[in-house]
Amino acid sequence: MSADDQMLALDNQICFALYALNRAVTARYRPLLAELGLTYPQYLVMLVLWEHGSGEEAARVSDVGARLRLDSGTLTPLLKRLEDRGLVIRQRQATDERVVRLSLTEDGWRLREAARQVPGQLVCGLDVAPERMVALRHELRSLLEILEHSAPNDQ
Amino acid sequence: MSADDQMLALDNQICFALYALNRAVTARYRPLLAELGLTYPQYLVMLVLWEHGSGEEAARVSDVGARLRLDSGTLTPLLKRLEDRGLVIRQRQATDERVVRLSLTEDGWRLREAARQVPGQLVCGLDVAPERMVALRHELRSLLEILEHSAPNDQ
DNA sequence: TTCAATTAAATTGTGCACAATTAAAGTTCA
DNA sequence: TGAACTTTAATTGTGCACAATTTAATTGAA
Repeated sequence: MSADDQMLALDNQICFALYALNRAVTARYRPLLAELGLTYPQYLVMLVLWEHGSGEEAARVSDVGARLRLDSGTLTPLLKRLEDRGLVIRQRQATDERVVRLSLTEDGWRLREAARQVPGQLVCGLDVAPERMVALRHELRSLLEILEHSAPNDQ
Repeated sequence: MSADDQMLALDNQICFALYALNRAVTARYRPLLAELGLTYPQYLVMLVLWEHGSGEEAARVSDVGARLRLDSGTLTPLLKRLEDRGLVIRQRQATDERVVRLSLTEDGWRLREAARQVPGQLVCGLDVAPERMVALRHELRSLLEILEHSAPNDQ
């Protein structure tokens, strides 16, 4: 087998390892989040909104987008679904009608209490040392940093 | 900030690091694969088919699914698109009409030559030591193994 | 001031993922 | 045999991702 053949072997693709693990982790979350009535991307949006203050400086759609690296094409319909579920309120900002501010309803805040269980439930029953998870998380974030701050292609 | 609050912080979610990096890596591949006329999942399917023998023991849809952890709901339309592009041939197996065998056309094999460039192009221009990538790949695969061989939930 | 640029979100269209169901072919065993 | 079960893909329906375009509001210069 040539060097190029080896490069094309599925098992040698870091991209595949990342792709497969990401989907496996998402699948682990799915039943836990289903109890909250959330999908995985909806959960990530809620994490952002729970962190972000409400009121005057409530998160804009673009704030959530910057945090999660998602655009309005993904977020607009997702946020409408969260609004339909009564978790989120979307309202145009009076002083700049282009901006949509996102605030949480009572139910939106209440859901956070139930969500507190999720990270613990996910890790437990999984025979992996916490330090190992932390180390991986740091490595993933470090590589994300590099990818986002280097030229989009080979030169 | 409580311990639970910290657990819910986006930056502490390994799931988010994985999700964001996976999409960033996919985005890196996109322009390279666009030159081949492939999407990222299509590229992964082609990697499997290039590895798998043609002829009598050509890959079945379920073989590709087992390798990539994808079901027929995802693969059937994707494979039809590859067939429309003239890269793949789907045919029912005569001895067992339930099975669909996947073989590559001339163009499907020819595309492999162009694809040889991809892994190299991706890594170059990215200031990350190869050993670091290999280490991460091993860690990701190890965790995938653990996830796939442990109970689906907290018990 | 007014008109060209910019900005923010929404819309449109394509292609995954995945749950759930269906359809058809093959197997097993009373 | 033939009825129950299993296996394999395909289908249906929902919800992301993301490119490309559109709409509307705001800003910035000549």
